[in-house]
Amino acid sequence: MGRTPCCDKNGLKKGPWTQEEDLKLTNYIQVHGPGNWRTLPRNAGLQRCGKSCRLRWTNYLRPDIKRGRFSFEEEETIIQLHSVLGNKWSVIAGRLPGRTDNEIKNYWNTHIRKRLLRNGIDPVTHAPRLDFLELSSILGLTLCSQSVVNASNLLGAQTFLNPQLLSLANTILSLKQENPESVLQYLNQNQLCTTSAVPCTSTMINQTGLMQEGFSSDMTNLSYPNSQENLTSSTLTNAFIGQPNTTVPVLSETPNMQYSLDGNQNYSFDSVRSTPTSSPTPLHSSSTYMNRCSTDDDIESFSSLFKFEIPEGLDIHDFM
DNA sequence: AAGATCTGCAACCGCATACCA
DNA sequence: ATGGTATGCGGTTGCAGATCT
Repeated sequence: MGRTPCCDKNGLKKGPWTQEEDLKLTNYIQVHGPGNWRTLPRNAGLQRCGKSCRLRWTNYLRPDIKRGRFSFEEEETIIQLHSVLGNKWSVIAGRLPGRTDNEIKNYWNTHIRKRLLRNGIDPVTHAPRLDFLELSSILGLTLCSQSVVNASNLLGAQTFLNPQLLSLANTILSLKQENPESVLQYLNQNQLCTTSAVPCTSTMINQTGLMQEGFSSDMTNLSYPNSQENLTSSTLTNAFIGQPNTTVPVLSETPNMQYSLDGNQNYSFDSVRSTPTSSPTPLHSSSTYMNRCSTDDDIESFSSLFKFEIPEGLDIHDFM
């Protein structure tokens, strides 16, 4: 009953393929076609498992494989499809002629995923992340409220806060409780307070009633009722983003911030797209987002992240 | 210049499902 | 119907080259 095992792993070669092996496999498949991977290695004179041969052929030797950098259009397509399909690399590959699932998977993990993270997009949900705003909120409350914020509130957020940033928040909180002036010293020493945007003063930190009166509900603009100065969220986020070796933390998702699909089948991140433009920090300034983009590619991709079109003829329902 | 660290990618591994005897 | 194999897929690893210190 059943079939014989696909291959006996004993004595079979593993690791990188040699030119000679590639040649043997290619020649054999050109003559006999790619079927029956179990018997293929023996027939082709290869000391390899059939699985290994299939992988080598489909991911590397196949003549229709496109090599080289992914084009902008390909990248867009991958992002679109991934937002709908998730990690269905083979299905995504089916929409990108000449690209293999392995190649797309690698490209996603090494390029696109990092880029999305860097730009504040959750690569799993494709929803904008409010990490910085949430942290700003926590710190804002910590620094500016007269009521003592219980450290457990911060610790409770530990499951989704970047440990580095949480540690920073805790440090500032404890300093504040000991001596508000030491907070200023700490912020200035660590360049966490951008004096050009808003000077940190003890008056500001100790200002009364800010929590009740001062903060706008969306936390994008933390205004001081008795001051001309506005402590913006970008001021705080700048402080963190500007720190070398500060990684982008993963916080909670925002369910109300998702793609919207307009009549022209344009996906857009409404919430996030509006944030940079309405923010005091311009999109193309060197702060906030753009200072994380090290290459032209990053910049180009960043701008495209917030609006892209689904190619004509691409029916999402095909994949469902 | 050399060692450490980072990055990109080919290849492997294990699982799920289709297929077959 | 059952159980074993073949194939396909996604996650992960390991290595080589690039970059940093």
